[in-house]
Amino acid sequence: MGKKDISMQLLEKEFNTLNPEQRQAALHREGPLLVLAGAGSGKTKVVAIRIAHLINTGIDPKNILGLTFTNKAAQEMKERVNRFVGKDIIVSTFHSLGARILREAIHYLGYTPQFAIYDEDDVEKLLKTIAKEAFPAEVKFDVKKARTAISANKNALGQHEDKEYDQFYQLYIKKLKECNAVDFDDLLFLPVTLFRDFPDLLAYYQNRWNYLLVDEYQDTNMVQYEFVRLLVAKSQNLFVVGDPDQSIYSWRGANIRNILHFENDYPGAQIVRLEQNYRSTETILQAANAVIQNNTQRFKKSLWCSRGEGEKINVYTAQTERDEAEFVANTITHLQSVHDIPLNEVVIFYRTNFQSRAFEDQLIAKRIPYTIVGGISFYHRKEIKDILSFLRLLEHPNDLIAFLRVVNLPKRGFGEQFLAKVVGAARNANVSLLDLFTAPSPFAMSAKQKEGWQDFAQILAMLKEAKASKSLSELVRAAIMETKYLEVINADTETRQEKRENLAELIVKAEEWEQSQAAPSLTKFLEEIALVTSTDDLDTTELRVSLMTAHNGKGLEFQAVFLVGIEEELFPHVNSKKSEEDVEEERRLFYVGITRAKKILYICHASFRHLWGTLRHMRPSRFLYEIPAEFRKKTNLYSSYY
DNA sequence: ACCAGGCTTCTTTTT
DNA sequence: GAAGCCTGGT
Repeated sequence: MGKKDISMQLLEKEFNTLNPEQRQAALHREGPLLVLAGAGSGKTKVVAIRIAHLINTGIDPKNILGLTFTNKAAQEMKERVNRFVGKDIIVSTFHSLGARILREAIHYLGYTPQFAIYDEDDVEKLLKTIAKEAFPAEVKFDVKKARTAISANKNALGQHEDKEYDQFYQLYIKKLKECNAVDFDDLLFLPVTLFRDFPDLLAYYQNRWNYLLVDEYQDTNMVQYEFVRLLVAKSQNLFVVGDPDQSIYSWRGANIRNILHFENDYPGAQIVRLEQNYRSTETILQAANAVIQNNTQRFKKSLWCSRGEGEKINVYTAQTERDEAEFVANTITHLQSVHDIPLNEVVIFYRTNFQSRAFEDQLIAKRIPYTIVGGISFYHRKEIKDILSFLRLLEHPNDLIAFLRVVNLPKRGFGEQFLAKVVGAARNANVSLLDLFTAPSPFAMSAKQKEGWQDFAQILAMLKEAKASKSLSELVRAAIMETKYLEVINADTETRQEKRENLAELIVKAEEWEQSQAAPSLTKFLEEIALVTSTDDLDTTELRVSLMTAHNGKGLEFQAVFLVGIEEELFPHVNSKKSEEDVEEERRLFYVGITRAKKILYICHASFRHLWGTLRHMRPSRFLYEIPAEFRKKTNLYSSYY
């Protein structure tokens, strides 16, 4: 029996397990369809079977495009489809698809295809540079507010103009372009611009991908909505999956309207509701239903299941965050030994990243292996970004931010004023920042600066040569070993060991990546790094407890879930308490947390908590009391088990 | 230009 | 309670 027959059999077997609604969605072929998929209702399976079915009935896999928000979700969808039909479809995150389109077409807008992708760090630095240049020192300029305004404007396709920042916005766009760089928002904003301004280009992409599928549709913002609308305008073959109750990204511009008005936006659209939950116990599900019913702005929906009642939800009242963490660590050990729950089936969800610390301390003390998802990722570490900046500079000789990052490492006597002159000189001579160093300095310098100039010029020449003649991983190695960067690291006795290890790890990652690619290139490498998403490195097969924010938990499931810090001001967060709408979003987030649990759910809150360095009294969250008392019970590990 | 030491701000959530 | 920002002395 061939491989193909085996996957066909597998597909048929899986198809037979579907309930009627799931079947209806899985058999859908042409035209717009909205699947309202409640938590744990088997949507991934339905999506995969539907695509497999399309392929088996003659659609070329090349014409099918899946869009997700994280690389992990993309990978998972791709693998599932492959298992059924042995063929690969294109599944991509919105942002990497945007990057891909821009690599092919950004020259229409006057950039070169090697454009850099600036992360939040880079953007903030650029904004500060601009603010310094454009505004006199006495004008206090709030860079953060400007950043928010700019992002909101791009995400709303220019509809969200903020007069106060308009001039600044224009400057920012101009500067970015000078650097041949785009920000995250541009990865979608610019493709939409291209689609609108160049109908031929749009037509090309419409033909290339004429079966579109969008996951987590409730989290799409205006740009993403428009991007999708334009792509399917001709074929109308749009299959979207989402759950309004799990919409948790409105602060990033997500617009729940997109899912609520799907029928109006796509006339003749079919709607399928998946309300049977295959994940959680009845207790957990009823608790979740009860909580979410407190939201006024929602589609009525009620999940049901047949998994049995299960255990009650455990509520623990801790003294402090330390006590809370100790309780969780002890309970995890208990779950492992008494209930046979492996560590990779346990997760700790918190509202804000800083809360992870107390848990780390306790898990280390109890020798329980763990992984933190999100937080400061590997590629955002200072030493990693420094090295990557050397590489970026090779790729983008006018990348101002990368240049400013490395030009004075180690110290070469280049201060702020001096560097302003350097940047000006490059502009006047109409050469790139990088090329400026191929000639002697055009102005007077101190002895140290003279030496520094030559030194940096030599390093750049060496790296250029390495880029031309060596493999990517060798180039990374050269950027670390032959740029005097180690001097910078060695200066700090406290952290140098850790930093060296991280740099060694970077070389390994480059080697691995290089080997996984058919045609590795520096551009691609840098792009992939820029678009890493926080859940990407989550390896659920390793026996480790996961720690993450509730936001990062979406799409995942665990046998045992700890929802911690369930206190007023923290969850719901203070900043959201001003408006009822925002509280409703917090509630949805809480709902997402609850519905991740298959069997066991713990809810913890502390009576006192250290916040901003002071001890504060905390009251239990309203969300806790929204779970009917019959479903919860107080727990105290110390009295019951010791 | 650079450092040390004091001051403030910060903690939502992320592609 | 840390990281980043400013300031003043070298």
